[in-house]
Amino acid sequence: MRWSHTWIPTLREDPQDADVPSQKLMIRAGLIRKLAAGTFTYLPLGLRALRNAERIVREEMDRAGALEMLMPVLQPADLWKESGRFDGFGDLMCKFTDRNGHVNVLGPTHEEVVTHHVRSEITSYRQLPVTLYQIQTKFRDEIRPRFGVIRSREFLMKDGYSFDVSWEGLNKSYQAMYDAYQRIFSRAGLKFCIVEADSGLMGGDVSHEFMALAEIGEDVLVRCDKCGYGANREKAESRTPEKRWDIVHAPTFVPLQEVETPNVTTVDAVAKFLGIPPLRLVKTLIYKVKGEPVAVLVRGDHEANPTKLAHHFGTTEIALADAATIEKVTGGAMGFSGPVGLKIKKIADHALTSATNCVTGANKKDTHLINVNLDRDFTVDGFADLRFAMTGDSCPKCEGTLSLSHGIEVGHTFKLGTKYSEGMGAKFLNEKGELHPSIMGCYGIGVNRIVAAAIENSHDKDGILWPPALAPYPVHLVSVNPKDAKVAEASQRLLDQLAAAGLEALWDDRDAQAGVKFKDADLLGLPVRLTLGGRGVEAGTVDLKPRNQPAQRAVRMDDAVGEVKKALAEYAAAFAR
RNA sequence: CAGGCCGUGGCUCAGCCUGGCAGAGCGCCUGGCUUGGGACCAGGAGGUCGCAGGUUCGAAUCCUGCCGGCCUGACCA
Repeated sequence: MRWSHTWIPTLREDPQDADVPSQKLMIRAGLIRKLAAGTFTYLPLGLRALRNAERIVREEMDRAGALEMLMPVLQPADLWKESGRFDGFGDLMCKFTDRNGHVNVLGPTHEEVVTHHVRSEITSYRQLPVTLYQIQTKFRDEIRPRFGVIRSREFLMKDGYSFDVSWEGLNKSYQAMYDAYQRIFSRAGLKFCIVEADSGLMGGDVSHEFMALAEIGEDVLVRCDKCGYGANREKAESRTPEKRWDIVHAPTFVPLQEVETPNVTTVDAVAKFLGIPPLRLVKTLIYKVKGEPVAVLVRGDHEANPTKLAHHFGTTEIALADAATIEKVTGGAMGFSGPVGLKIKKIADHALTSATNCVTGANKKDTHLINVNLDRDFTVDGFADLRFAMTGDSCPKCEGTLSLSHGIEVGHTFKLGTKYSEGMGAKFLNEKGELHPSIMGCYGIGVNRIVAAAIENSHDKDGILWPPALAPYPVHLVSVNPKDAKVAEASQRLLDQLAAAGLEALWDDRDAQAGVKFKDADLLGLPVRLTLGGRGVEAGTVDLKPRNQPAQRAVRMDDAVGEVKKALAEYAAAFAR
């Protein structure tokens, strides 16, 4: 493709409204343009990359035995009311009323639609199992679109749904998708990891998130450096390293004592005021669980994890108590709560098992207690894992150490079970003539996010370094002076040879300064750059520079195709996991 | 949704405080000269200063409202 025949509007400067590297580079390299908040146009070059990502997804889904179909974006709201998710999704859903007064939604996902079709058509165990998928535009009226195409209101998603006659069948279908996902993200050249995700109180027991590792990722994940354990922040278990207490604690119990702490309420402030590390404090959080006040105790430097609380209490009706409730329950002001003398149910995080001589609120305004000890000064109704894991914690599965990293969620798999099939009547007759709901799984991939994450994973100060499978073109030919007939002729000959070998090249045939073209070539980041100028034509050579190498080298024109293939193979090897 | 910031040529931005002919760099067009890492010379096109109202002899500039965008937060103790 000639540069002069396509449309690649590169920008010299960073766009004003972009903040993350992938977004800046996608705009500067002429891949996308923003239309409005959270909506983007893919220009020719960007579309090629997006189509490459899409192709990888499609090939691997097909290989895994999934069947591609295409469902409507436009869906009747009634279906969503039937599943009970119309209100659940709420304002996240784009909706409108049509001329007949019917409420329609623009699909944010397709469980309802696919379940509707399956319940009408698939009524026998003989028709199962089946895994259906589509690659299609989804709409979500995000609270806050950001990071370019990473969180947008309109995006391309691969969504798949499996239907099985049994849980064993679901496990098999799920594993097939799980394996396909690994192949997809490997082929796309992403640095990714798979983490356990919380499946909530509803539905199945297993959920995995496929995370592209990136500093700017919105999701926090916890990983073990030794055994490969990974989980998202809501789900991650951990063990508190015992020795940290031994270091900071006095060896013997010291008498309980009241101290004045005027207007000092937060953990950090109390720690600073008393000149002790935050982990010496015990945070006492008053929650309302199904309307009942409960005290949750966690170490000062730890954070209570609402998801774990929900699991512990077996309800989602959990919220921090308001100031009035806290005063009523503790007898003291907000910010000065403590377990000593507290009458309500108290549960503590495991990390407090060995807590000695710690600091708590006194349930009295402007007062804290020091040298508080479990059993001697207060008791709890139980211990549980109630907090978020943090860097330095011990792995729950082995002796390794956990660390936090950020990730972009590029894929999510979920064992749904019978939530939708039961609720929407997607049932089949088994061989005994009994009616059963299908066992469902669902599987999503953010196709745009694959592209953005790849750039996030692979760029330098000059521009993109495309993973080979996503690169809009494998080869970038820069003709230094294309007005020179000899150069133009040699360039065309080279392009023909490359094409004959199945290598499509972007040919920068612009009448521009060489420097301009080199800068643009670095920005676009195609895997292999060839440079041809007057002196090369004279010598019968062309200069070859892989995007990930600092220097170029001259190769004979006759050997160019072979050298390009070799360079592409080496380049690809650098992206192999 | 709440808080903060920002809307001036295609892009990045200055001008606004202290009202008085709408600017710069890049990009674009024409010609010249150049062509191996964002050259140079000459000429040129391009802007209802987000929208509406108000104050004023006079508003990009001050005031009010609206629209759009960006950032932060939204159980963080």
